Amino acid sequence: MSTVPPFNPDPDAPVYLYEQVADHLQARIEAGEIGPRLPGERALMDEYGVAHGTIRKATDLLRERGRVVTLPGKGTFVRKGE
Amino acid sequence: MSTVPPFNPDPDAPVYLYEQVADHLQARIEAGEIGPRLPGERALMDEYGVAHGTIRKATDLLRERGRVVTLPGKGTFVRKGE
DNA sequence: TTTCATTTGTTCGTATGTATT
DNA sequence: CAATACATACGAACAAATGAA
Repeated sequence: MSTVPPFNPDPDAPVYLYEQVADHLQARIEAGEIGPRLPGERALMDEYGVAHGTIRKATDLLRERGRVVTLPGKGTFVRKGE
Repeated sequence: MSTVPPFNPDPDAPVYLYEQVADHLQARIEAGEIGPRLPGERALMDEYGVAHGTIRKATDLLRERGRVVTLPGKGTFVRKGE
C-alpha cells in the first residue's frame, strides 16, 4: 500500500493542468485513497490549489475515461469494476 | 558551453527567413539556452524582429522536425529525448 | 411545508497563449 | 501587420439539484 506522491504540477510540462490533476486523481483512485465518493469540487479546489473550471475539466476527463460517474447535486463517484 | 551567436539573418541566403529563425531557435534549444518552454510568439517576434507569421512558420518547422510540441492555450515546449 | 447546507452546473470578466483571417 | 477567434486558467458570483432538519 504505497501512497500517491503529492500533487506537483509542472507549469512547463507539455500537459494541460487539468490533465495533470485528472492523472493525479486517477492514481489516488486506483490506490484506493479516495472513494467511493470523491471530495466535492470546492474541496478539490483547495486540495489542488486550482480553479473551479480546472477541477471540472479534470473530472470531465475522468468521466470520459469511465472512471467516475457524477450526479448533479449529489456528487462524483468512483465507478466500480476493472 | 559556448553561447549561440546572435541572430543574423542573411537576406541574400537561399534560405527562407522563417527557416533561419527555426535554425537559430533549434541551436539555442540544443545549447540549453531556452526551454522547457519557449517564449510566447509575441516575445519571439520582438526578439527576432520578425512578423507573427514568420515565427509561426519557424515553430511549425521545429514541430515537423520533432523538436517541440505545442499545446494551444498553454505554449510551445521543447520535446525531451534525443 | 419551508429552510438550510452541500454539491454540481453555469456564466462573466481578465489574462495569456496559440490559431486564423 | 492588425484584428479576430479559440483554448486554458484564474476568480467570483449565481443557479439548480439533492438531502436533511
